Amino acid sequence: MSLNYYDLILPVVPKGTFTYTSEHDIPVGSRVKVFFGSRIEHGIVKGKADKIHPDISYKNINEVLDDKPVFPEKYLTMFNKMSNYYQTPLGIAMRGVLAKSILSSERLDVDCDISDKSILLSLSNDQHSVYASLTKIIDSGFSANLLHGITGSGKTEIYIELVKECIKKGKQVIYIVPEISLTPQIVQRLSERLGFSVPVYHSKLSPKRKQKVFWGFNSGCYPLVIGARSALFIPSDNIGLIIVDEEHESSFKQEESPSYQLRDMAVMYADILNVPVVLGSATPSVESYFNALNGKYRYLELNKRFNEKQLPEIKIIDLKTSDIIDNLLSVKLYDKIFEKIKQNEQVLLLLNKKGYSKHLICKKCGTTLQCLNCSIALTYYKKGDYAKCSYCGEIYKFFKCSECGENDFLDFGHGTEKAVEILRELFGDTVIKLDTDSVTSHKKMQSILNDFYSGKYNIMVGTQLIAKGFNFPEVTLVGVLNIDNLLSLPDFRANERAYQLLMQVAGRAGRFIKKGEVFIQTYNPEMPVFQLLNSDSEKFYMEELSRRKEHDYPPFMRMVRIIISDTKEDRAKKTMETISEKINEAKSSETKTLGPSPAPIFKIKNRYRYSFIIKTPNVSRIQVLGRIARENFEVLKKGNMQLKLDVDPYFFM
DNA sequence: CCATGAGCCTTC
DNA sequence: AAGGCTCATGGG
Ligand SMILES: [Zn+2]
Ligand SMILES: [Zn+2]
Repeated sequence: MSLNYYDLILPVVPKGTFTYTSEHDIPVGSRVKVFFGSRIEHGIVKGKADKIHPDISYKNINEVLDDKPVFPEKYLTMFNKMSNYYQTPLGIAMRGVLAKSILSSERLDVDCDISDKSILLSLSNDQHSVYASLTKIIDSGFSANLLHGITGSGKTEIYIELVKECIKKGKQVIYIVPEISLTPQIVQRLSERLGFSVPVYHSKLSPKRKQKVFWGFNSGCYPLVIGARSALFIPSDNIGLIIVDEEHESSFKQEESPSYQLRDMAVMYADILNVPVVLGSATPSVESYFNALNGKYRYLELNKRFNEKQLPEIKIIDLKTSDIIDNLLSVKLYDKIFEKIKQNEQVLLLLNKKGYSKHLICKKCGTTLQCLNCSIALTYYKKGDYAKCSYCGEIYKFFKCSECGENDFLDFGHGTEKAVEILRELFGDTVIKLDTDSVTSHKKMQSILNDFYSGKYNIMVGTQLIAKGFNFPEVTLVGVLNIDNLLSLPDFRANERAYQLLMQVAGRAGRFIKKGEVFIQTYNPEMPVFQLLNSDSEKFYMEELSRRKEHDYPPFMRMVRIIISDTKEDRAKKTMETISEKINEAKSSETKTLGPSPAPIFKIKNRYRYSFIIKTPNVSRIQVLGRIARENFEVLKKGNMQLKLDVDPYFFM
């Protein structure tokens, strides 16, 4: 028997593929076990090796795990495209997307307990015109569809109809939501409506649970899986529809390599599979809105027929000219809250900062307490009496001023913990807090929401978690305590994020019978975003798009951010300078660059960071310039210096 | 003479 | 990334 050479994708760092030999014929997409260096790794057969070097001694494939391949060819095509577009070697792409516990796991015969008859597939009687126009997309090849509709406009109902239609045609559905662990309601709702227990997939599941869902979906047994980003990467050769809910969520962008944008990957994958993808949001991303405008996506706006209630008018409170209580509440907002409590109605207050205070400032010399590993001010937590760095996670139990050694500090910049303290002094025990610090588990979250829902508390204060679409009929007032920190970020999406957050939180007020009111406190009432909150959303998108165009930002230009980081400051600087010179030499006139410059957060985890940004209208230039960066880095790198190539970046600090 | 540990090199 | 290798350092 002759020897076959196979290229394998292994979940290891150095490069894309490694070549191994086997006497057997192994189909592409099979999982194999091999010796790699001195350890054992599991990988995927990518294909027959195209070149064999005589001076490399190839190892034999140890074991083939599958009798039929787990990863379809189209899946591998998607994988290659991802690796190529995001400038990430296949190995890193693989380790970022497929759990090791899956790669090495025995294929399970999952009994998913679903009989065809028990699935509730009868379509809704509703004559909603969107149903008719949308269900046609199932089984008609690739299409990207943007569903723009506020909460309560029936978005989820449309997803359910599409899922049913797709299952009816014998195909499977992948349904992606951000932060599935925080929104178990949607799973319950889908399960009730479809008549089977819908499996959930995300990276925090136990390996056992993960394997069950993975193999259950892969075998075609589960007709639907709902999950976080990683659910998109469960392979199956029978996928008929991909849904991405809350498509505007910036958490769909993965920060670690491969730093892919899930929504964009979903569209790319659907295109490869030749199936429809549906993106839904009450406040679509500017990118998706633009794609809808230029015809790349089909645009479907859900008119507010489903609930006649209009959004309440959003009013701005200028903090510069207001009397302010405890540096937190304008007298005007205080009066409003007081009035609502007297009528036993409920209030939601948004403050986008966790902990007690944003900064600790030395009373003696005025120095801000900083993390020793990062150039970042420490957040103080009163409960537990410690300071914490939000970038490296380091906790400081005992701290003193780095300049004068004193340990007497003034807290500055309120977080939710302090806000609760102040509000309790003003309004009594009727205040409850909701942020990721108070939510340590599903159960805790559910109990906080239930307590508030049942009326045990009148005021809930929290971070953006409170904007996540929970419905509280008694909420008639929404207050935004401070949005200015979000708007002052050096980030071209700051405006968009603020708009989305404000619209989402405003949507929590007076959703039902009672009339709602929304107040936003700010020191910068003249900022354009505030003028657009009460207009038609179209106006916001058009203005934002023209601003983006004027400043050469996405979606008009592609962006790549290069970060060089190193424990030695001068080495990082020099390397970044050389690489940026090489790129500037090679770039065409339509390509624009920014930097190099020290990153806004100069030091993270003891690594000094230099940043360089490329903007180009031409997608193919990304690959070319990216390769220049990587090749030069390979030559220049010393010690533990790192290069990060972030294609379509969302993080600019 | 060997134990320890910091760089750096290789992984088909 | 991570194990392995090399070479410098240091105590007995
Ligand atoms: Zn001091
Ligand atoms: Zn830190």
